[in-house]
Amino acid sequence: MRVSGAKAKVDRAALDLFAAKGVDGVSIAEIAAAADVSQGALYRHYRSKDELAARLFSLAYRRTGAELAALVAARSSFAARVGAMVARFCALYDHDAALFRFMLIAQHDLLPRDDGEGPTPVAAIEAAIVNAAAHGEVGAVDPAFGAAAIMGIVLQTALFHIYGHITGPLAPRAPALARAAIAAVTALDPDRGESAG
Amino acid sequence: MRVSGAKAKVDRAALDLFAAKGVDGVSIAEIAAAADVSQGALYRHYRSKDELAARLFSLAYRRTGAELAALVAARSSFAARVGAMVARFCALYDHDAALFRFMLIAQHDLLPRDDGEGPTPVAAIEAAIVNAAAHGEVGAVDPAFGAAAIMGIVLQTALFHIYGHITGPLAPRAPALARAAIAAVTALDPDRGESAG
Amino acid sequence: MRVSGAKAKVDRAALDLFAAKGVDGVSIAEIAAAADVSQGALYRHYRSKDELAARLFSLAYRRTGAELAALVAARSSFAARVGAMVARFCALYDHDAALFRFMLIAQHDLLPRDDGEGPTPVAAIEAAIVNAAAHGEVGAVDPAFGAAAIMGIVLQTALFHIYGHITGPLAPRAPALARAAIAAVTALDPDRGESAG
Amino acid sequence: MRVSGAKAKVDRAALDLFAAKGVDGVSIAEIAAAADVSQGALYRHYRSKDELAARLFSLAYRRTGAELAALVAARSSFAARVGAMVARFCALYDHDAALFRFMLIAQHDLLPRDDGEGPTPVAAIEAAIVNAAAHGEVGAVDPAFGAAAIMGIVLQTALFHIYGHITGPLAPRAPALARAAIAAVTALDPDRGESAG
DNA sequence: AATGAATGAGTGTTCATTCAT
DNA sequence: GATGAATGAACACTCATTCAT
Repeated sequence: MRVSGAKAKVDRAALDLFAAKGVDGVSIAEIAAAADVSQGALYRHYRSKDELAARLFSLAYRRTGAELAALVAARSSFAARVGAMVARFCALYDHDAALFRFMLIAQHDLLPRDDGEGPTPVAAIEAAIVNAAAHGEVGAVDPAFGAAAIMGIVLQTALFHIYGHITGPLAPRAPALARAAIAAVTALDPDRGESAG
Repeated sequence: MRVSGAKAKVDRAALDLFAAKGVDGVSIAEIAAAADVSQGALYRHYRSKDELAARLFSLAYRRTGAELAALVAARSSFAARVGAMVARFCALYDHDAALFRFMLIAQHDLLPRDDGEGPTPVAAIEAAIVNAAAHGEVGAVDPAFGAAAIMGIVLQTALFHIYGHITGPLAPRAPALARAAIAAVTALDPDRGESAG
Repeated sequence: MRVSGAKAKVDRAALDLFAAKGVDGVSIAEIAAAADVSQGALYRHYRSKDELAARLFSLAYRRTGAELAALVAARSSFAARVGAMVARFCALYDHDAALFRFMLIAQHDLLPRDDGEGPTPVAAIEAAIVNAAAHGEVGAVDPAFGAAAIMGIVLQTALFHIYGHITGPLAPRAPALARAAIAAVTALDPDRGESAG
Repeated sequence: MRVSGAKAKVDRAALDLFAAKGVDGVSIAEIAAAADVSQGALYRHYRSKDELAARLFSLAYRRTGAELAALVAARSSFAARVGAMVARFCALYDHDAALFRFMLIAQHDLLPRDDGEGPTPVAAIEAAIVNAAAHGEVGAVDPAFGAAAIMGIVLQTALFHIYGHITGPLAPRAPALARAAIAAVTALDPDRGESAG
């Protein structure tokens, strides 16, 4: 059980440093020092720095996916599902900005290599859209585009917060963001476009 | 004339490589080889690899901002402005995916250091929102949140395309994305939230 | 115990090479090869090549200063003190010409940056002169000029030896050099100048 | 005649920079910029940076030697000769400290490679000592040790001035330094040592 | 004759990884 | 099992020198 203590310390230190300076901007020596373990000890838990980064990313990414999937399963309307997911994103950001920032900046490198198990956030959101379309809550929206709209609204807002362009906790903004997300998905419906033309 | 040729070759090679592997994942040797110039020649045009990356980013970022600002100035309604900006983003992506990808993945490192001149894309979009609010086209929306929604919808869609989750040119999708963007901004209006409550 | 072995090997190799070719004329690769350690290992003991050179210099310089100060403290007459110091310089040169040569050729770069602790050779010699003047052993000689005369006589002799203009061990020459040093300091006395005019 | 103007500018700039930062610490680009000529132009006058440094050194070294030889030839007593030489050194230092400093710091590298023509400073001083010994003005002093004493007293004083340990012009100090130099050479006489024992 | 862009070998330094203790 | 010294292959960058213009 001491081992997992060391592993937890390494994980936390690595995540914070990766979030602050990017994976390439952090050395193994820094991580070991921040975690207060030896450099060699790090290799008892991960085969390489690459594996450390990839595992941290997949873990966070898939756990977020699982949480979203659970939220979707526990609700029955599209509005409630999107509201809950957006609120979850905002709470996650407020609670652990470093984790959020790590996922955002590391995705370009690590998403293509993600080999974790369980649903991804994208899959969970798309499932909600597919279900909504089947029940007539939204039109025949391409799920990928719908998920992009929902995630984009939330994540770009978080990015603006990271860059200091937006301040204060995001949780109070969740309802407005959820409304925007639902409206965006609804507006993606091609039938809407024709009627608007 | 040979001089500008060398610089142009370096810029193109660097941008493509940065887009593919990230700034930290590319060595000066790789850039020089891809541009078919010596490593030393690179330092005649840029003082360091950092400056090369920063200049490429600022140039692309500010040029995009200037284009968006011009589109906004040439149109009078919020819908037309958002439509034109979204179409511009899609055309830019279709035309030079590497440039787009570079901006997306390098922003985390380079946006905080951006010291270019001229309007940023964010500023151009926010100006359109402020104007729309003043003319009653949308409610009292916080411009930063509105800009985040518009950019998020477009950029996350582009990201999905980069990751292969979405395929085909984005230009035909521009009208639907613009509808979604406008709907999202409209829905951010706090008055909408209360009436819905 | 292996650690100090590596450091000692690096120090010895660096000093010999610096003495032979100057600090700028020696590469880290050369030092590492001569010390039979890897280049990286060098950076475990010194943060940079500059620090290596500066530390070697300050160490040797201040140790020499401490030795001279001890010699001065253990003797009571100016003649005995100068004799002991000159003999010490000659013995140091005979015993480790590389160390001596390193101090002589590196002083231009490294003396201005010396931040070591303890007395400098110059301070020790000047103290002896000040004391001699107070006891009437020499006239009112400016200690800095007196120290320059003593050091100059000894060090220039060593330089001539380095350049091959003088051969054989210096230790047998110490008494004559000491006589010359004492005579020079005595002759610096301004009162001597007037009476001689 | 334009050429020699460029050459003179290069020589002056190189000498000043070499004096301030050492030969290895100055780049060809710096010299060319300081001399306001192109880098390529420099190679019209010197085949390499090494040759530039060596030629500057030999020129200054041999010219100083010729000056000292002329001073010696124009005087008949040892005291007058040493007095004139010491005064010449002091005047040279006061008039062109950079040239003096260049000779002092570059000698370790460049003296061994000196292939100039004409008498060296050392030869001039030694000639004066040999002559003085032949005329009974000093005892049977080894000329090399005598020259080392004379040069050491003057040069170490100049070094102290360079390091800021001594201030003000050296010319007024010349008489005292000359007295010290003569006294030192006189005291080197082995017969003196025996009588003192 | 003069330029200054281009070269490419060499520099000091970093760092993920290994392994003797 | 844990350490941290040692490795050596990169890395970004410099610079004396060359040569097309």
